[in-house]
Amino acid sequence: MIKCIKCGEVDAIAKSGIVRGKQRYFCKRCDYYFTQPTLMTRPAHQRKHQTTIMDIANALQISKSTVSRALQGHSDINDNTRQAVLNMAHELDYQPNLLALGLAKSRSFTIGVIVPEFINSFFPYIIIGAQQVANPAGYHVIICQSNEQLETEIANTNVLMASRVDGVIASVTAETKNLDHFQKFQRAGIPLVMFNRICDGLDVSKVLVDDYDGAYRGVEHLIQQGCTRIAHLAGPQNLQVCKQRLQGYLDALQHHGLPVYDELIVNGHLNKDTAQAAARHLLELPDRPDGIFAVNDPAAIQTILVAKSKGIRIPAELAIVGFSNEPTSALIEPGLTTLAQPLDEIGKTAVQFLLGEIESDELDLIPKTGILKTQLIVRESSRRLG
Amino acid sequence: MIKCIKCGEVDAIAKSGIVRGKQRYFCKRCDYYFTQPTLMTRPAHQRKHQTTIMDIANALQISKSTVSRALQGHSDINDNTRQAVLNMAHELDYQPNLLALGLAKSRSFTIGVIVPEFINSFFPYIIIGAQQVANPAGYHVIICQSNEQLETEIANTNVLMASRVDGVIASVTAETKNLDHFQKFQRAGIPLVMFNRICDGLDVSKVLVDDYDGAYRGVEHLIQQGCTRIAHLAGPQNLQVCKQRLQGYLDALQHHGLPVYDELIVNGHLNKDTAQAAARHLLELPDRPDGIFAVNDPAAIQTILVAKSKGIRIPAELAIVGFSNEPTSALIEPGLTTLAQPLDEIGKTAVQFLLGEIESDELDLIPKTGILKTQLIVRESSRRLG
DNA sequence: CTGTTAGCGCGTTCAT
DNA sequence: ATGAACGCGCTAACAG
Repeated sequence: MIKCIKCGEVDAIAKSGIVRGKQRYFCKRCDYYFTQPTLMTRPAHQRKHQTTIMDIANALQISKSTVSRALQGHSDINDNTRQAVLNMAHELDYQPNLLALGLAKSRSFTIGVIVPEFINSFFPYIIIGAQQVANPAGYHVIICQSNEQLETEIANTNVLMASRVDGVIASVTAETKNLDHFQKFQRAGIPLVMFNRICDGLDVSKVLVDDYDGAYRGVEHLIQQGCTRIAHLAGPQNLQVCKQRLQGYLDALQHHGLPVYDELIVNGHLNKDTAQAAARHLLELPDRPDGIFAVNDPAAIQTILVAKSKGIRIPAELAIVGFSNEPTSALIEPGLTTLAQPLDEIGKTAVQFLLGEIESDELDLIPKTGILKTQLIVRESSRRLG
Repeated sequence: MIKCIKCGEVDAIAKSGIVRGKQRYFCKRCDYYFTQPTLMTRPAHQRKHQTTIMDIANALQISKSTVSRALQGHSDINDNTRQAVLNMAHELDYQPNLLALGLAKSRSFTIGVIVPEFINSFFPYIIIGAQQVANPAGYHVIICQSNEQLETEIANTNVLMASRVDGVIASVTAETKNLDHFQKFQRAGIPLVMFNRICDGLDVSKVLVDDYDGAYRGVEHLIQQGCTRIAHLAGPQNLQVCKQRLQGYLDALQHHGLPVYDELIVNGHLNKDTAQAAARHLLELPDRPDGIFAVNDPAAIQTILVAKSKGIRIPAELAIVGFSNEPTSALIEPGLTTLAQPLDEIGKTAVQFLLGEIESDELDLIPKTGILKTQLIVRESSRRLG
């Protein structure tokens, strides 16, 4: 039975030749030519069909709405019907199409994660924590790495926007100063939570470790071990993290009555070569430091290697404290004293904040800030007493 | 102007009361009650609207088809129109909705990656290689970690099915024997490429490193250093990888005329504690081995730690070779001799195979197998000569 | 309790 | 060169 696609007429329809291999019709009532709806051309790779609720409905001779309701465990549905649907779904190996679901509900049940890298185990642990909260709540996680490049980070934000993620947690690259690409999320009403590496000037929830406190305690530990000329291998000062650690270092010295020597504070970037160069510079000073607080473990490890190559005894002549507790730090000799961060907690907390915002009914949310404490792990690189 | 949603009539329409807060109409021609189409109830979190092609069309007073074509760089479109669309798209910060795109085209331009874990840098490097090929080809990568648990792995496959990924590359868990969950991909016509850790009995493309060859060369190296009682810390034998390495070990001994002692072959699992126990067991044997080939670096590193704690000199009394070249292996003392795998190449090759299958027109594809060579990196843990 | 329908955003014929 | 209509798979509102 042919129906006019314009007016719905069914009787006054005449065939009218064939166009591009398809039968063409003419509706006498509304004076309109039309052809029957065609299936979209499928690309060749679409070799097989994945089961849809329509397949289940056809198999059971019921409507797809009923199937949909049965699958969702809707209450007002006949028990037999529900069972039949569930069985058939299992039999046909039905998997809901998340693309369609997302489109229909205007949400993807996906949250985006942007990290600078995941070669070091640092961010992976955070991601695992994030997944541990997200998955039970019914959200998937899509991971992007910016590779420490602003350009890639911007591309990542675009991908996440295009994927219509319901929210984003992010840790920015060292070179990120401009925040336009993150403000896009805010303009689109997509909740954003920053963690670990944050940026000023973005009014969002944040999850941080107490870098100031950790640095303070690390330096205090060096002082307690008898160090008096304590140097600092600092990181890029556009990163809050690095700023805070520098401040903790400064305050610890001051509160304990030790002088601050500018020449003992070296700014570096966070890669291996510059860290090595900075360490070398410090250890070749005429009046060499007797303690070093490094902004992170890789820098501290490079320092250990340089010191060893120069025959400087650790910790007797030089005590070293790092930050982050990388796995390597426990294995290197001497073991590296460092501040452990609660990595999975960071991820968990960030996602908890995020889900709270995603599922909140409020239109204006007050950004939260979570601050997690570090733990000092004392190893041989600094243990002079006891 | 109200139009009957059934027959399209516009004149013979009468108002007919209000239902659930909405105006109801009556079409006299087709005797039909109806209400105006309503917007779907939006969840509260949908605070703002993300730009669609319809928004651009409205702003420019043209049809969305034209916008769609302009955006795709279709040829038969007026240059002015195209420019106007492009400008407006930029102005409104348009991002295509990948959910809608995927639904319409029945493909998501996403490929799934399943790995057992990504704490060690091993899989991350592979993933980066995979992204380096996938992204330029217009595909995104969604990463799942099975956490070495079969149950999680099955959940991952379901998520990827539901996300309608266009293809999957996977490395199975140590406990995966049953392959039903991977066969689902094949049944659905979703290309699958296995890498590194594969399973027998699945007729798919594979990317492997030549574990046999690597093990052979590692053990041969130990023999050349003068070892005669060489032990092997083996991994779970349901993993091809571990089987191959064991075989390489056995063949190297045989070809060089060395005896194989069963007591020197210890099966362990791939975690820290069991590796340590196995190492301890070997080094406490009455007739201790003078060389150890470990199935991977973490196991080798545990062996080094145990040996050092026992005062056994490395490499003089005990030479050690690992497998994988983990970052830690270069930093530990003594540096660990190991076999480096071309990690990013694995990821790249796997995705190249996969994209080939995704974009192929063939209905039946012949699975390919890529075998990549390892590289022996000699460090202090085994260097007795020169 | 179940069927019918609109609409989510997009690409795509087909018609003009 | 442009517009109108449809379908991808699903949910939810609505009509029985």
